[in-house]
Order: sequence, then C-alpha cells, then structure tokens
Amino acid sequence: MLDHEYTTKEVFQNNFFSDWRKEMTAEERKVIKHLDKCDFTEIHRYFVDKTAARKALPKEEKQKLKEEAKKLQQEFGYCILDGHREKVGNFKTEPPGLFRGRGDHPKMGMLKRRVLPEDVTINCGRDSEVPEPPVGHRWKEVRCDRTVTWLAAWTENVQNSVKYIMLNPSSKLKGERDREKYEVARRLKGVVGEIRSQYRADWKSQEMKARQRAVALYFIDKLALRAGREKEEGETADTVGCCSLRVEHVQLHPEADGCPYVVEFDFLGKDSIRYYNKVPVEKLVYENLQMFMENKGPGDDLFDRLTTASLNKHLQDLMDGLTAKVFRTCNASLTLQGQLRALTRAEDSVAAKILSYNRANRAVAVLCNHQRATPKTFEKSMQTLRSKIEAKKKQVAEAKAELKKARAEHKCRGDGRSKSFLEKRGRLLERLEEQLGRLSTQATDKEESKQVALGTSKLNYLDPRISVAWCKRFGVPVEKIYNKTQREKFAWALDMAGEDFEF
DNA sequence: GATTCTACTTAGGATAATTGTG
DNA sequence: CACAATTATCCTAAGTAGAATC
Repeated sequence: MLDHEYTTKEVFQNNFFSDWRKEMTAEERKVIKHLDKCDFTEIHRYFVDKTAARKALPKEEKQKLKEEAKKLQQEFGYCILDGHREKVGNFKTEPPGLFRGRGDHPKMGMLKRRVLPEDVTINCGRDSEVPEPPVGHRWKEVRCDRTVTWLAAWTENVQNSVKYIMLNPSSKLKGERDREKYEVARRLKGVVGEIRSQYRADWKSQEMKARQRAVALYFIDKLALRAGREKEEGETADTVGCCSLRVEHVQLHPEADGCPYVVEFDFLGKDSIRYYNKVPVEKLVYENLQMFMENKGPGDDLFDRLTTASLNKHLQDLMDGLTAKVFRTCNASLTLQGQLRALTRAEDSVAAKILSYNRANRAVAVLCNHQRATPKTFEKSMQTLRSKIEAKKKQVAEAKAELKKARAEHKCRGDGRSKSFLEKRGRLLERLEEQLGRLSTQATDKEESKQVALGTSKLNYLDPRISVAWCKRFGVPVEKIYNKTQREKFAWALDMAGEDFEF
C-alpha cells in the first residue's frame, strides 16, 4: 500500500500500528514500538516484483492462469436456485488486508482479518447438498432460510457488518427485482403531480415537522438527492444526504446570478463525493429554510424534526411501495427519456445517435452527481486530440486555398475539365470541414465528461426498456449501448420492450 | 421512540482484457 | 506486432430501508 497517499495519514498509521501490535508476539511487541522506525520497502518491493513478474509471463503461462480461474468459476461460481442454474455474484470471500474506507474514514488502516470457514454461515435448500467446508474446518452454521436471497454470509471485523454472497445481476431473481424497482418508479410518475401539490401545501403547514418534511421532499424530488439516513458518529466518514443535511451545508442568497431565492448546497455525499449546486427555489421554500436555520449553529441539523423513517412512512401513505430513493430512479429515467427525445434525429448516422445517447446518459449522471476521478491518461489523450484538430484545421485552410485556385482556374478556362476539378475541390473541403466539426465536438464531449461517471446511472437508475425501445425505434444495434454483461443483466428488458415503450 | 440488526442496492477505484494505432 | 489507450470486470465500501429489540 506504500504507493498510496493515504498510508501517510496519521489516522491510517495509528490504526494500522495499533492493530499490528495486537498481532505481535510478546517478543515482537518489545522490539517494535514505533511505526516510523519500521522500513517496509523490502516487502513492498517483493510485491511490486511479483506483479511485474506476472505481467511479464509468456503467453502460454497467462493462458494457463486464465483457464485455472475459469475452472474455479465453473466449480464455485454457480448455484441452483429453484431448479435453475444461476451465476453467483461474488463467490469468493474477501481476502485479509488493511481497511481503506473512502474519504476521511476514522477506521482507515485497520486490519481486516482473514475469513475462516468457522466465520461463515451457509444458506441452502433443505434437501440440497451442503457444500463441504475445507478439510479440517467446519461452517459456523448451515441454515435453510427461503425468505432471503443470500447463499453465504460472514461478519467482517472492521465495521462489524455482515457480508453476503449473493446472485449475479444476470439471475432471474435479481432481474425480477430490478424490474419491480422500475415499475414502482413508473407508478410514481403517475402520482407525482398530486404529491407535489401536497408538499407545496405543506410548506404552509402549522406543524414544523410537516414543513420540514415538505421542503426536504421538494429537494429529493427536484434535485434527486439521496434520503440521507442518520449514521453513527465516529464510525464512518462524515457524509450526509437530504434528511441529514446540516446548517453548514447550505447557504441562502436572496439573489444570485440574477435569480431571486438561491440555495447553495455544498456537502459530501455517499463515498465522500462532493455535491455542489446553486439552485433557485420558490419563495416559500426559501423562507422556510430561513426559519429552519434560525438560532442554530453550523453543526446543527437543518431538518431537526425529520428522519428518513418518518419521511418514508409518510411516502408509504401517499403511494404503496414509495420511498425516498424511488424519486431518484423516477427522475433519472424520465430525464433519459426526455433527453433522448430532444436529442435524437432520425436522419442522423448511427454514430451520431450514439453520441446523443451518451449525452442523454450524461445529463442523468450529472443530475445524480455520479462523479469519477479524471482518468490518468486524460491530459495526454486530450493533447493528441488537440493536435489532431490543429492538423485538420491546417488541411481545411489548404483545401480552401486550393478551392480558390480551382475557381480562378475555372473562370479563366471555363471548360468541363476545370469545372469537374472545381467541384472535386469543393467536395474535399466539405468533407474536411465535417471531419473537423466531428473532432471538435469529440473534444468538447471529452472535456465535459472527464469527471462524469456514466456507468452507475446506466446500471442502476435508467429503466433499460427506455434504451431498448430507443434502439429499436432508431435502428441502433443494442450492442452499441449495452456490452455483454449489461445485456445479460437487462435480459428481461431486451425481451419485452417494444419500440413504443414509454416509461 | 430510539437503537440495533438484517438484507439488500448503489458506488467509485483498481486491475484485467480488449481494441486502436503507428 | 508492440505499445498505448480504452473498456470491461472485479472488488468491496457505503448507502437505503424495514424489522427486531431495547
């Protein structure tokens, strides 16, 4: 881990050293007292070399390794569920190592222990063959619980949470649940108008709790914020969602950028990804926020009378199956559908249509704040793209000069040959200009996408039937939108969605 | 009503595999 | 074909939500 910046952090070092001390023998403990006097470079080099050696392996050796992995997958990567053979998602337990949470995690550097068969609970059918534990070991427990979907589970020691072995997204079970999720979101689409008028009315409620709920719901609906459940302090990184927002996370501006009543959000959300947004809101929302913030310190809860549990209970009353996260799914899918409608032109080429699809996808990713680190190769590849553009510009300029020359020539000679030559020059210029245009949109796209992660929304928020219908309607092969794994996950949608599917 | 536990979905980074390019 | 760039897969952390327990 020495390559990583986080090993230099004090929290990481303290956690690691204290856990390491616990593993030492009494003798070792007497000798090894300060982390900063320890030199790990030798063991670090050992692993670096090992990785390099594996990379440098001859082709046949690599092939052999691949086949061995495949065999392992064949043996352990499948299960029988209700008579059907299904792929398992994660069929390996997690190896021991040093825990690295995301963001400013108080437990970074702690030792994550090796999982032993004695830690593992197996869940299988009553009359199925119980998998054998490794020789000399036994399972913690074998149970037959048909009400849950996991096949095995163990408790991880750092966060004291349960880890599960579950089915692959391609399985029938996961597919059905995925579909149900989108069906709930579609039902929300039908009643969201009513819900909106309800919460708008609640902005004026006598009850503080109802007002807070109504403002929070407005944000969840409008901005696709996460619910934001309360979490144990000191156990995880300090991140928030809607209901757990604190006064310090919002700033009110009576007027900003020419708009009245602007709310500026700045907080760390899931995975410590920063959410920053400046949004004009309605006057009543603004005034309510002012009131919620009165006589509070920066560290106080903005919605002190609200919990995700009470919000979800209220939502359940408004629509069966409705919870806060459904708004995010609904908003994302509707955004994709709307953007696709706005951006796709039937006469475009397939490549141009795919570009439109990716733009629509991007709009959703921006809405959901799905970010990624700028790729390491970004600057370099951007540079080559820029030089390509420069070269193309030069070509265009040359072609223009050539065209001018040809025009003069034709004026002077006026024969058929010079005319066809002139036309040829014209077509060349046209083609070059087109190419230049494509390159510069590519550059713009690249720049605007460098910190946007498209995969998360594609996999979790966008009803695949929207994409499938779009592909069918515009003659785009579905493989251009979904790769093999994605097609397996969305098999249920590939089968059923016709070109006129509407979310 | 608060807290803890359980089960599941959603998330970005690391790494492996594939594709593009000179 | 070698190497770089891009894309797919793997990995596991970090959320949501509801039930059980205090």
